[in-house]
Amino acid sequence: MKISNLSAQSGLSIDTLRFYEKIGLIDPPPRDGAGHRDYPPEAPNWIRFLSQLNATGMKQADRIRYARLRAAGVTTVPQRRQMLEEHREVIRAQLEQLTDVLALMDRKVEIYQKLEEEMTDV
Amino acid sequence: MKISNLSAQSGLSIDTLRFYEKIGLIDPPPRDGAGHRDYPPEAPNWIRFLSQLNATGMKQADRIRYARLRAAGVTTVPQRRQMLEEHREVIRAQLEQLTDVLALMDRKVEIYQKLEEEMTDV
DNA sequence: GCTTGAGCTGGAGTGCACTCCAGCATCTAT
DNA sequence: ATAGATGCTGGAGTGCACTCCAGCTCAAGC
Repeated sequence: MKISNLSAQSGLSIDTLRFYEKIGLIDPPPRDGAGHRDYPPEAPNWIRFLSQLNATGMKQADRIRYARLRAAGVTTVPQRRQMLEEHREVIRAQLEQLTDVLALMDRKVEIYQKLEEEMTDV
Repeated sequence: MKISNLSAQSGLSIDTLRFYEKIGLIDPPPRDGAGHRDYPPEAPNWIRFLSQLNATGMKQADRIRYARLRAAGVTTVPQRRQMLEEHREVIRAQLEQLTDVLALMDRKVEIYQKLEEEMTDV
């Protein structure tokens, strides 16, 4: 799989993919005859997971730490599990806050609607 | 209310409060005899709301836009309502993604637990 | 055999959202 | 009346996460 292809599939730019490789988030893929990156078929999966960690607020440094543990093999499973459990708690807290703010938005929108009705003398 | 007090109550640093004033997120408060900021009692409420918009991913530029509309008075209620409704949708989407990723975390943690059990020959 | 397009590298630049600093003024307690 | 805490300003600096660029190589099609 070529980098342009992976970029299209993952939604990350080509520059970002190379950047992720440089900082250790993605394993350096083998190269083809021309020295171009040739990603393995499972690359999109890993990138999708990285994006999910990203979207749920995990910091680059922690994602790098997780990627390194993953690359180190099966002996790091306990550490990886702990990282995921901690992150799970972060997500839970975010969920709670989002739910609260969503309810607040609903109240505010309602108040604004009433105000608009009064302003137009309904 | 003095800036140190507001900082303690809001969780924002003193520098951030002054920065928010500079970019138009907070109205410039009146000054006391010494030229020090003297915030009105409703300041913490507004800041709390700003923080909630922030925590749910609203960009600085949009928060500034909202703050300006708010400062312009009651005639901007329709625009404000629209901003909040749009943001409400963003939050809803985030909620959905967080829920999905939380479920994924649960699955992954479970898999890792099983792996650990196998590794220790339970 | 030459143009076009994709990819390569190392390094510089960007945008966001703060955060810190020097140098000064004012108030408060001793 | 002096030391320490608190606050002020304008401007520089920081950290994160990319994003862009110049100048190059290589493969394929006309």
